[in-house]
Amino acid sequence: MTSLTDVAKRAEVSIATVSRVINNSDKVVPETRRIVEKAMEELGYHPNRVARRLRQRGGKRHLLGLIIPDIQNPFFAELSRGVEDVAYANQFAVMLCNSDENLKKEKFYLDVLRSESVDGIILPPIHERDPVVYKLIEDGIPVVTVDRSLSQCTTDKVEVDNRRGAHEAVEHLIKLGHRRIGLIAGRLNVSTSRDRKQGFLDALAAHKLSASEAYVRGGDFKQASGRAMADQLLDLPEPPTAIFVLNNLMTVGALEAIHRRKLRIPADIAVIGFDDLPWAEALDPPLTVVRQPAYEVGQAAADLLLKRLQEPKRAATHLLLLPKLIIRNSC
Amino acid sequence: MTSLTDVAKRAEVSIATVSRVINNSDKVVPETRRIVEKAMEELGYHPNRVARRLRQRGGKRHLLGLIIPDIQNPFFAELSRGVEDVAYANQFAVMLCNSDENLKKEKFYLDVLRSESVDGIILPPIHERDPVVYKLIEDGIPVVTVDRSLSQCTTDKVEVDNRRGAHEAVEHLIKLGHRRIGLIAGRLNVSTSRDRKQGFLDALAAHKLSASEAYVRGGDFKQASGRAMADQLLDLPEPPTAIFVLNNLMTVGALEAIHRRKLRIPADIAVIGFDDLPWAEALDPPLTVVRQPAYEVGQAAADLLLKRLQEPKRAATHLLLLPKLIIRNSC
DNA sequence: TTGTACGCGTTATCAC
DNA sequence: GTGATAACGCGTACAA
Repeated sequence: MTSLTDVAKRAEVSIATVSRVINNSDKVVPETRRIVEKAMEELGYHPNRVARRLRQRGGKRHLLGLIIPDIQNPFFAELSRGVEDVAYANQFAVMLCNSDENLKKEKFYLDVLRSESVDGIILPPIHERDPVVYKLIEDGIPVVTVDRSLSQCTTDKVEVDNRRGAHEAVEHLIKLGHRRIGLIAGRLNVSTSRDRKQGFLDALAAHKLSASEAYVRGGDFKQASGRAMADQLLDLPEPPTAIFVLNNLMTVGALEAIHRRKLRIPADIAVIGFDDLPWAEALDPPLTVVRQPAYEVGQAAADLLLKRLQEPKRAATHLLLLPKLIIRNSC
Repeated sequence: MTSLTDVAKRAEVSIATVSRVINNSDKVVPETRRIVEKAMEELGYHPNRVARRLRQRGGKRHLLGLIIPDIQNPFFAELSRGVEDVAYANQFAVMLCNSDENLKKEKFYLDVLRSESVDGIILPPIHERDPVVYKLIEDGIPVVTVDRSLSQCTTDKVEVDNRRGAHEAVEHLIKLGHRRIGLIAGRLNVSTSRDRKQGFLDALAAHKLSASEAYVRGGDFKQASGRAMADQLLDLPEPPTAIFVLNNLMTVGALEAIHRRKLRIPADIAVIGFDDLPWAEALDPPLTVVRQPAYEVGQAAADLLLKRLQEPKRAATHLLLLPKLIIRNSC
């Protein structure tokens, strides 16, 4: 690996000058710059990012951290592409970690990211009082939370209006004539799940419908629980005529349960899922969903983080992106 | 951030001793070790990975690079989880990059990984003579190729028996009585695409069937092309009775085309896709696929890479994992 | 067994 | 404008 020293020798200048050229310092005369650039070119020189980060102060290290529950969840895959594309456009690299909603893993990766001297970290907190995340903020590391809320949030954040998205979906079902609507929710200690459930309740209330406890089931945002909860709902003496599922993975599970019973969608049972899926159009029938702008969430988060690096003192920005009801044929 | 020096002061030893404790050197008396560990504990000390990598020689830097075309492709998402889980179990971090099959992007990220001093890199070459990858190998950076082949491969590699997988799938279709079988292939300059196509041809030949050119279409492994190619096939005066699609994304596209025409699967048209999908079971009808063990590919690649770091001189290992035909109801 | 001192490849602070 | 030189935090010969 060639280093600053090699370039300096070849260009017959000091390493300080080479460093200035790399960092676009204006205090270098064009002629010198040309010579140095030529030398770098000839040697195929690339600055060593590791040495650079060791010396450089925060905000200029060109490395972001991103911790998500699971990259196999299409929502987070899309979100992470949003982050990465913005990072790439700004010559930043991103270190991606999967926490599996596991606090121990989150802690491990957070320690890795700190000790890698990342400029900042983007993450959905595992829950709203995640102590590790608070520690991070306390220590002055730029954090942008996405998707989920912290109970006391002083950082930049990007979220989606979950309550409204759910409200619209349920309203749509009601307008279609459904009166018995089943809900498959997620863990209630994460804000998104609560907000979506609240949107569901709001919509029912707005139409003077009561929410029977029997129709509200709690899953864990994973596929298996979607299937199990759907089975429970369909086994009811008076089963719902429509089911609203609060995330993508559980929706897949619910569809499994429905197909297994040879029920027809939407004739026997209508379905709306939270989160769009790349293959929603390829389902039979195409699935009606509340689409979250996951890619845009990632983009916005990365933008916000980069802005903060430029301007550490700026006030925290709270972004609330709008979800969109995409009506296809499953209800 | 606390450093070696802080710990050394608190424990009243030299930084060398602290360093030895961290690196489990045996040349430190138990009593001293205890004292140092106590000091580290009290200060909440974590070694600085950046400084460490700057000093440490290859193989002990606890960082792997992984470059894939697109994390939104479920195959690569699963593969990357395989890599990451092995890495995590060995206290390694992974730097994940999306190349979008773009040589320029691949080059950019490869430069990043080099200059981040990763211990080694796992990647599917964009094509079989990828010059950037050859350069990497030449420079002595441990590389493990996955999924796709290099034309001259001297490195560790993990692949799937694509030819065999395709053969089995087509054989299954033939046994079901299909005689006009359409194929939606991918870019023929990647080995997987060629191998799968060859498996298709093998199966036909084995049953003395001829492969009509009209039934063989070339896509680009993306969703839109799957749909377009399916449309072409279905528009034929004598359309195929079955379609075999050579990757997951194109399969989704093909399903779109089929549903749009209100064709019934498998009555009107049978479908088999290469690559399993997490939601294959939730489709109606559940999709028959050739499942690649993507997670295992990732695991094996990471294992191989870690082994090589331990033992740089070992002979290159070539792993060929078996795909599995999973028969559901789409044919 | 432990400590001292150097170097890894940079950036930044001084002089000149 | 440019050049020495001191950090950054760590690993490791070499000395003690």
